[in-house]
Amino acid sequence: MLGYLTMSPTTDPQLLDLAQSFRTTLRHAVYLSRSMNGEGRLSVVQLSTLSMAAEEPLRVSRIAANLGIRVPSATEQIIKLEQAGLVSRHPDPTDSRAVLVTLTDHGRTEWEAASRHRNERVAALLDQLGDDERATLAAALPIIEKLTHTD
Amino acid sequence: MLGYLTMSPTTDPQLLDLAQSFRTTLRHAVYLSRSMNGEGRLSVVQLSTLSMAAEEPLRVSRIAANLGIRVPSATEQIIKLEQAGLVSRHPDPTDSRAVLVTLTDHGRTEWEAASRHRNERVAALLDQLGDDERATLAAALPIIEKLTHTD
DNA sequence: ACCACAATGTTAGGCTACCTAACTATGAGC
DNA sequence: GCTCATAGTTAGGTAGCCTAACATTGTGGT
Repeated sequence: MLGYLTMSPTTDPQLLDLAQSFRTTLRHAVYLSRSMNGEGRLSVVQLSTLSMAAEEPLRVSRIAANLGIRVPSATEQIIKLEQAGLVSRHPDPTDSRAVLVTLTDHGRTEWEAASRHRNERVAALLDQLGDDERATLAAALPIIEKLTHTD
Repeated sequence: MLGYLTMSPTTDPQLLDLAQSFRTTLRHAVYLSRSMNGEGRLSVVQLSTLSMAAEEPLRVSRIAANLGIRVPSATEQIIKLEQAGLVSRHPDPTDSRAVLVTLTDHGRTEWEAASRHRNERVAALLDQLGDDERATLAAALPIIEKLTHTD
Protein backbone atom coordinates (compact mmCIF):
# COMPACT_ATOMS: atom_id res chain seq x y z
CA MET A 1 0.00 0.00 0.00
CA LEU A 2 3.09 2.21 0.14
CA GLY A 3 2.94 2.55 -3.61
CA TYR A 4 -0.62 3.68 -3.39
CA LEU A 5 0.09 6.53 -1.05
CA THR A 6 2.91 7.93 -3.12
CA MET A 7 1.45 7.55 -6.59
CA SER A 8 -0.01 10.36 -8.62
CA PRO A 9 -3.78 10.85 -8.48
CA THR A 10 -4.14 10.51 -12.26
CA THR A 11 -3.75 6.86 -13.12
CA ASP A 12 -2.91 5.12 -16.37
CA PRO A 13 -6.12 4.66 -18.40
CA GLN A 14 -5.20 1.08 -19.27
CA LEU A 15 -4.83 0.26 -15.60
CA LEU A 16 -8.19 1.85 -14.89
CA ASP A 17 -9.79 -0.22 -17.64
CA LEU A 18 -8.36 -3.43 -16.23
CA ALA A 19 -9.44 -2.36 -12.75
CA GLN A 20 -12.96 -1.79 -13.99
CA SER A 21 -13.06 -5.20 -15.69
CA PHE A 22 -11.60 -6.88 -12.66
CA ARG A 23 -14.14 -5.33 -10.33
CA THR A 24 -17.04 -6.19 -12.62
CA THR A 25 -15.97 -9.80 -12.98
CA LEU A 26 -15.41 -10.07 -9.26
CA ARG A 27 -18.91 -8.76 -8.68
CA HIS A 28 -20.40 -11.31 -11.06
CA ALA A 29 -18.49 -14.09 -9.36
CA VAL A 30 -19.87 -12.94 -6.04
CA TYR A 31 -23.40 -13.17 -7.44
CA LEU A 32 -22.70 -16.78 -8.28
CA SER A 33 -21.28 -17.37 -4.84
CA ARG A 34 -24.27 -15.75 -3.18
CA SER A 35 -26.75 -17.73 -5.24
CA MET A 36 -25.32 -21.03 -3.97
CA ASN A 37 -25.76 -19.90 -0.40
CA GLY A 38 -29.25 -21.28 0.13
CA GLU A 39 -28.37 -24.56 1.79
CA GLY A 40 -27.25 -24.59 5.39
CA ARG A 41 -28.35 -22.54 8.35
CA LEU A 42 -25.14 -20.54 8.84
CA SER A 43 -25.28 -16.90 7.75
CA VAL A 44 -22.88 -15.51 5.19
CA VAL A 45 -20.96 -13.72 7.90
CA GLN A 46 -20.71 -16.81 10.08
CA LEU A 47 -19.57 -19.04 7.22
CA SER A 48 -17.01 -16.46 6.12
CA THR A 49 -15.73 -16.30 9.67
CA LEU A 50 -15.28 -20.06 9.73
CA SER A 51 -13.42 -19.89 6.42
CA MET A 52 -11.07 -17.26 7.77
CA ALA A 53 -10.41 -19.16 10.98
CA ALA A 54 -9.86 -22.34 8.96
CA GLU A 55 -6.82 -20.73 7.37
CA GLU A 56 -5.29 -19.29 10.52
CA PRO A 57 -6.27 -17.95 13.94
CA LEU A 58 -7.48 -14.39 13.48
CA ARG A 59 -8.15 -11.37 15.62
CA VAL A 60 -11.65 -10.04 16.01
CA SER A 61 -10.65 -6.72 14.49
CA ARG A 62 -9.25 -8.45 11.41
CA ILE A 63 -12.39 -10.53 11.00
CA ALA A 64 -14.54 -7.41 11.24
CA ALA A 65 -12.42 -5.61 8.65
CA ASN A 66 -12.58 -8.53 6.21
CA LEU A 67 -16.33 -8.76 6.60
CA GLY A 68 -16.81 -5.02 6.24
CA ILE A 69 -18.58 -4.74 9.61
CA ARG A 70 -17.70 -3.11 12.94
CA VAL A 71 -15.89 -4.87 15.73
CA PRO A 72 -18.91 -5.15 18.08
CA SER A 73 -20.95 -6.77 15.30
CA ALA A 74 -18.17 -9.28 14.69
CA THR A 75 -17.92 -10.02 18.41
CA GLU A 76 -21.64 -10.76 18.49
CA GLN A 77 -21.45 -13.28 15.67
CA ILE A 78 -18.27 -14.87 16.98
CA ILE A 79 -19.92 -15.40 20.37
CA LYS A 80 -22.78 -17.18 18.62
CA LEU A 81 -20.31 -19.39 16.78
CA GLU A 82 -18.60 -20.07 20.12
CA GLN A 83 -21.90 -21.02 21.73
CA ALA A 84 -22.53 -23.37 18.81
CA GLY A 85 -19.18 -24.99 19.57
CA LEU A 86 -17.70 -24.08 16.20
CA VAL A 87 -14.94 -21.69 17.30
CA SER A 88 -13.02 -20.89 20.46
CA ARG A 89 -11.62 -17.59 21.73
CA HIS A 90 -8.27 -17.22 23.46
CA PRO A 91 -6.11 -14.20 24.31
CA ASP A 92 -3.27 -13.60 21.89
CA PRO A 93 -0.06 -14.74 23.66
CA THR A 94 1.82 -11.81 22.16
CA ASP A 95 -0.82 -9.21 23.12
CA SER A 96 -3.26 -9.91 25.92
CA ARG A 97 -5.68 -7.28 24.65
CA ALA A 98 -6.29 -9.17 21.44
CA VAL A 99 -8.45 -12.26 21.05
CA LEU A 100 -7.59 -15.03 18.62
CA VAL A 101 -10.48 -16.91 17.06
CA THR A 102 -9.70 -20.51 16.13
CA LEU A 103 -11.79 -23.38 14.80
CA THR A 104 -12.73 -26.21 17.12
CA ASP A 105 -12.59 -29.76 15.80
CA HIS A 106 -16.34 -29.65 15.40
CA GLY A 107 -16.08 -26.34 13.59
CA ARG A 108 -13.49 -27.69 11.18
CA THR A 109 -15.63 -30.72 10.44
CA GLU A 110 -18.66 -28.55 9.75
CA TRP A 111 -16.68 -26.14 7.60
CA GLU A 112 -15.10 -28.93 5.59
CA ALA A 113 -18.49 -30.43 4.85
CA ALA A 114 -19.92 -27.11 3.68
CA SER A 115 -16.77 -26.39 1.71
CA ARG A 116 -16.76 -29.78 0.00
CA HIS A 117 -20.33 -29.28 -1.14
CA ARG A 118 -19.54 -25.90 -2.67
CA ASN A 119 -16.36 -27.17 -4.26
CA GLU A 120 -18.36 -29.83 -6.05
CA ARG A 121 -20.73 -27.26 -7.45
CA VAL A 122 -17.89 -25.04 -8.65
CA ALA A 123 -16.03 -28.06 -10.03
CA ALA A 124 -19.09 -28.84 -12.12
CA LEU A 125 -18.80 -25.38 -13.65
CA LEU A 126 -15.04 -25.72 -14.18
CA ASP A 127 -15.71 -28.97 -15.98
CA GLN A 128 -17.33 -26.99 -18.77
CA LEU A 129 -14.10 -25.12 -19.50
CA GLY A 130 -11.37 -26.24 -21.88
CA ASP A 131 -8.00 -27.39 -20.58
CA ASP A 132 -6.34 -24.19 -21.76
CA GLU A 133 -8.97 -22.08 -20.06
CA ARG A 134 -8.51 -23.93 -16.79
CA ALA A 135 -4.74 -23.43 -17.11
CA THR A 136 -5.17 -19.69 -17.58
CA LEU A 137 -7.53 -19.52 -14.64
CA ALA A 138 -5.13 -21.49 -12.44
CA ALA A 139 -2.30 -19.15 -13.42
CA ALA A 140 -4.33 -16.06 -12.57
CA LEU A 141 -5.33 -17.13 -9.06
CA PRO A 142 -1.90 -16.53 -7.45
CA ILE A 143 -1.80 -13.12 -9.11
CA ILE A 144 -5.16 -12.17 -7.62
CA GLU A 145 -3.90 -13.44 -4.27
CA LYS A 146 -0.90 -11.15 -4.65
CA LEU A 147 -3.28 -8.22 -5.12
CA THR A 148 -5.24 -9.05 -2.02
CA HIS A 149 -2.17 -9.35 0.17
CA THR A 150 -0.71 -5.93 -0.65
CA ASP A 151 -2.54 -4.20 2.15
CA MET B 1 -26.35 -25.95 -15.39
CA LEU B 2 -27.57 -28.88 -17.46
CA GLY B 3 -24.15 -30.42 -17.16
CA TYR B 4 -24.33 -30.13 -13.42
CA LEU B 5 -27.57 -32.03 -13.14
CA THR B 6 -26.39 -34.92 -15.24
CA MET B 7 -22.87 -35.30 -13.95
CA SER B 8 -21.71 -37.96 -11.55
CA PRO B 9 -21.55 -37.04 -7.86
CA THR B 10 -17.88 -37.97 -7.58
CA THR B 11 -15.87 -35.25 -9.29
CA ASP B 12 -12.35 -35.22 -10.65
CA PRO B 13 -9.94 -34.44 -7.77
CA GLN B 14 -8.02 -31.96 -9.90
CA LEU B 15 -11.21 -30.06 -10.61
CA LEU B 16 -12.05 -30.04 -6.92
CA ASP B 17 -8.60 -28.66 -6.11
CA LEU B 18 -9.00 -25.87 -8.63
CA ALA B 19 -12.49 -25.18 -7.33
CA GLN B 20 -11.12 -24.91 -3.80
CA SER B 21 -8.37 -22.52 -4.90
CA PHE B 22 -10.80 -20.47 -6.92
CA ARG B 23 -13.25 -20.11 -4.05
CA THR B 24 -10.48 -19.20 -1.61
CA THR B 25 -9.04 -16.56 -3.90
CA LEU B 26 -12.49 -15.19 -4.59
CA ARG B 27 -13.09 -14.93 -0.88
CA HIS B 28 -9.84 -13.05 -0.35
CA ALA B 29 -10.71 -10.67 -3.17
CA VAL B 30 -14.06 -10.04 -1.53
CA TYR B 31 -12.29 -9.13 1.71
CA LEU B 32 -10.32 -6.53 -0.20
CA SER B 33 -13.49 -5.26 -1.83
CA ARG B 34 -15.29 -5.07 1.51
CA SER B 35 -12.43 -3.26 3.18
CA MET B 36 -12.61 -0.43 0.64
CA ASN B 37 -16.29 0.02 1.37
CA GLY B 38 -15.91 2.53 4.20
CA GLU B 39 -16.41 5.69 2.17
CA GLY B 40 -19.90 6.61 1.10
CA ARG B 41 -23.23 6.24 2.80
CA LEU B 42 -24.73 3.60 0.51
CA SER B 43 -24.96 0.09 1.91
CA VAL B 44 -23.30 -2.86 0.19
CA VAL B 45 -26.65 -4.06 -1.08
CA GLN B 46 -27.63 -0.66 -2.41
CA LEU B 47 -24.32 -0.13 -4.18
CA SER B 48 -24.46 -3.61 -5.69
CA THR B 49 -27.97 -2.88 -6.90
CA LEU B 50 -26.76 0.28 -8.62
CA SER B 51 -23.93 -1.67 -10.24
CA MET B 52 -26.37 -4.24 -11.58
CA ALA B 53 -28.76 -1.64 -12.91
CA ALA B 54 -25.84 0.22 -14.47
CA GLU B 55 -25.25 -2.77 -16.74
CA GLU B 56 -28.85 -3.37 -17.75
CA PRO B 57 -32.39 -2.96 -16.41
CA LEU B 58 -33.05 -5.84 -14.06
CA ARG B 59 -36.04 -7.47 -12.43
CA VAL B 60 -36.49 -7.36 -8.71
CA SER B 61 -36.34 -11.15 -8.47
CA ARG B 62 -33.02 -11.21 -10.32
CA ILE B 63 -31.58 -8.51 -8.10
CA ALA B 64 -32.65 -10.43 -5.01
CA ALA B 65 -31.09 -13.65 -6.32
CA ASN B 66 -27.80 -11.93 -7.12
CA LEU B 67 -27.69 -10.35 -3.70
CA GLY B 68 -28.59 -13.59 -1.94
CA ILE B 69 -31.63 -12.05 -0.28
CA ARG B 70 -35.39 -12.54 -0.62
CA VAL B 71 -37.57 -10.57 -2.97
CA PRO B 72 -39.34 -8.50 -0.27
CA SER B 73 -35.96 -7.44 1.14
CA ALA B 74 -34.81 -6.37 -2.31
CA THR B 75 -38.04 -4.44 -2.85
CA GLU B 76 -37.44 -2.57 0.38
CA GLN B 77 -33.95 -1.46 -0.63
CA ILE B 78 -34.98 -0.63 -4.18
CA ILE B 79 -37.76 1.61 -2.85
CA LYS B 80 -35.19 3.42 -0.76
CA LEU B 81 -33.00 3.91 -3.80
CA GLU B 82 -36.05 5.16 -5.68
CA GLN B 83 -36.86 7.65 -2.93
CA ALA B 84 -33.26 8.85 -3.12
CA GLY B 85 -33.78 9.45 -6.83
CA LEU B 86 -31.12 6.94 -7.86
CA VAL B 87 -33.28 4.37 -9.65
CA SER B 88 -36.73 4.19 -11.22
CA ARG B 89 -39.18 1.32 -11.42
CA HIS B 90 -41.30 0.53 -14.47
CA PRO B 91 -43.34 -2.52 -15.49
CA ASP B 92 -41.61 -4.85 -17.90
CA PRO B 93 -43.23 -4.29 -21.34
CA THR B 94 -43.02 -8.00 -22.06
CA ASP B 95 -44.53 -9.06 -18.72
CA SER B 96 -46.63 -6.65 -16.70
CA ARG B 97 -46.10 -8.62 -13.51
CA ALA B 98 -42.39 -7.92 -13.52
CA VAL B 99 -40.74 -4.64 -12.56
CA LEU B 100 -37.61 -3.37 -14.27
CA VAL B 101 -35.20 -1.35 -12.17
CA THR B 102 -33.18 1.19 -14.12
CA LEU B 103 -30.71 3.90 -13.14
CA THR B 104 -31.80 7.51 -13.27
CA ASP B 105 -29.36 10.09 -14.62
CA HIS B 106 -28.62 11.07 -11.06
CA GLY B 107 -28.09 7.44 -10.12
CA ARG B 108 -25.69 6.92 -12.97
CA THR B 109 -23.71 9.99 -12.01
CA GLU B 110 -23.45 8.84 -8.42
CA TRP B 111 -22.52 5.32 -9.40
CA GLU B 112 -19.86 6.49 -11.83
CA ALA B 113 -18.27 8.65 -9.17
CA ALA B 114 -18.16 5.81 -6.66
CA SER B 115 -16.94 3.43 -9.34
CA ARG B 116 -14.18 5.73 -10.50
CA HIS B 117 -12.89 6.09 -6.97
CA ARG B 118 -12.74 2.34 -6.49
CA ASN B 119 -11.17 1.80 -9.90
CA GLU B 120 -8.37 4.14 -8.94
CA ARG B 121 -7.67 2.20 -5.78
CA VAL B 122 -7.65 -1.12 -7.63
CA ALA B 123 -5.53 0.37 -10.42
CA ALA B 124 -2.97 1.34 -7.79
CA LEU B 125 -2.76 -2.31 -6.79
CA LEU B 126 -2.57 -3.49 -10.40
CA ASP B 127 0.31 -1.08 -10.90
CA GLN B 128 2.39 -3.26 -8.61
CA LEU B 129 2.09 -6.24 -10.95
CA GLY B 130 4.39 -7.05 -13.84
CA ASP B 131 3.20 -6.72 -17.45
CA ASP B 132 3.03 -10.50 -17.84
CA GLU B 133 1.00 -10.82 -14.66
CA ARG B 134 -1.47 -8.21 -15.81
CA ALA B 135 -1.76 -10.03 -19.14
CA THR B 136 -2.54 -13.31 -17.39
CA LEU B 137 -5.10 -11.60 -15.20
CA ALA B 138 -6.73 -9.92 -18.20
CA ALA B 139 -6.91 -13.28 -19.99
CA ALA B 140 -8.54 -14.95 -17.00
CA LEU B 141 -11.34 -12.43 -16.53
CA PRO B 142 -13.42 -13.56 -19.57
CA ILE B 143 -13.06 -17.14 -18.38
CA ILE B 144 -14.41 -16.29 -14.96
CA GLU B 145 -17.24 -14.42 -16.66
CA LYS B 146 -17.99 -17.57 -18.62
CA LEU B 147 -18.29 -19.47 -15.36
CA THR B 148 -20.68 -16.97 -13.88
CA HIS B 149 -22.97 -16.99 -16.90
CA THR B 150 -23.48 -20.74 -17.01
CA ASP B 151 -26.46 -20.68 -14.71
C1' DA C 1 -63.34 -18.47 -23.63
C1' DC C 2 -62.91 -19.75 -18.96
C1' DC C 3 -61.05 -21.61 -15.02
C1' DA C 4 -57.35 -23.13 -12.10
C1' DC C 5 -52.68 -22.59 -11.22
C1' DA C 6 -48.05 -20.49 -11.55
C1' DA C 7 -45.13 -16.45 -11.41
C1' DT C 8 -43.88 -11.59 -9.92
C1' DG C 9 -44.07 -8.00 -6.56
C1' DT C 10 -45.78 -5.60 -2.58
C1' DT C 11 -47.43 -5.16 2.27
C1' DA C 12 -47.36 -6.30 7.20
C1' DG C 13 -45.27 -7.80 11.32
C1' DG C 14 -41.55 -9.91 13.81
C1' DC C 15 -36.73 -11.15 14.53
C1' DT C 16 -31.82 -10.71 13.74
C1' DA C 17 -27.86 -8.20 12.66
C1' DC C 18 -25.48 -4.08 12.59
C1' DC C 19 -24.29 0.43 14.40
C1' DT C 20 -22.69 4.17 17.79
C1' DA C 21 -21.44 5.33 22.44
C1' DA C 22 -19.54 4.14 26.67
C1' DC C 23 -16.63 1.11 29.37
C1' DT C 24 -12.70 -2.27 30.74
C1' DA C 25 -8.23 -3.84 30.21
C1' DT C 26 -3.75 -4.13 28.20
C1' DG C 27 0.23 -2.14 25.66
C1' DA C 28 3.30 1.94 24.31
C1' DG C 29 5.70 6.38 24.94
C1' DC C 30 7.47 10.29 27.53
C1' DG D 1 4.20 5.85 36.92
C1' DC D 2 1.02 8.75 33.93
C1' DT D 3 -0.94 9.49 29.78
C1' DC D 4 -2.61 8.07 25.64
C1' DA D 5 -3.50 4.58 22.11
C1' DT D 6 -5.23 -0.04 21.00
C1' DA D 7 -8.41 -4.33 21.36
C1' DG D 8 -12.72 -6.10 22.83
C1' DT D 9 -17.01 -6.20 25.20
C1' DT D 10 -21.53 -4.35 26.75
C1' DA D 11 -25.80 -1.70 26.17
C1' DG D 12 -29.38 0.27 23.65
C1' DG D 13 -31.36 1.83 19.36
C1' DT D 14 -31.98 1.48 14.20
C1' DA D 15 -32.12 -0.78 9.93
C1' DG D 16 -32.18 -4.95 7.17
C1' DC D 17 -33.89 -9.40 6.27
C1' DC D 18 -37.30 -13.00 6.79
C1' DT D 19 -41.96 -15.49 6.50
C1' DA D 20 -46.82 -15.17 5.59
C1' DA D 21 -50.54 -13.22 3.25
C1' DC D 22 -52.26 -10.65 -0.60
C1' DA D 23 -52.95 -8.35 -5.41
C1' DT D 24 -52.03 -8.71 -10.17
C1' DT D 25 -50.73 -10.73 -14.41
C1' DG D 26 -49.38 -14.63 -17.35
C1' DT D 27 -50.10 -19.81 -18.74
C1' DG D 28 -52.21 -24.13 -19.80
C1' DG D 29 -55.94 -27.32 -20.01
C1' DT D 30 -60.69 -28.38 -21.20
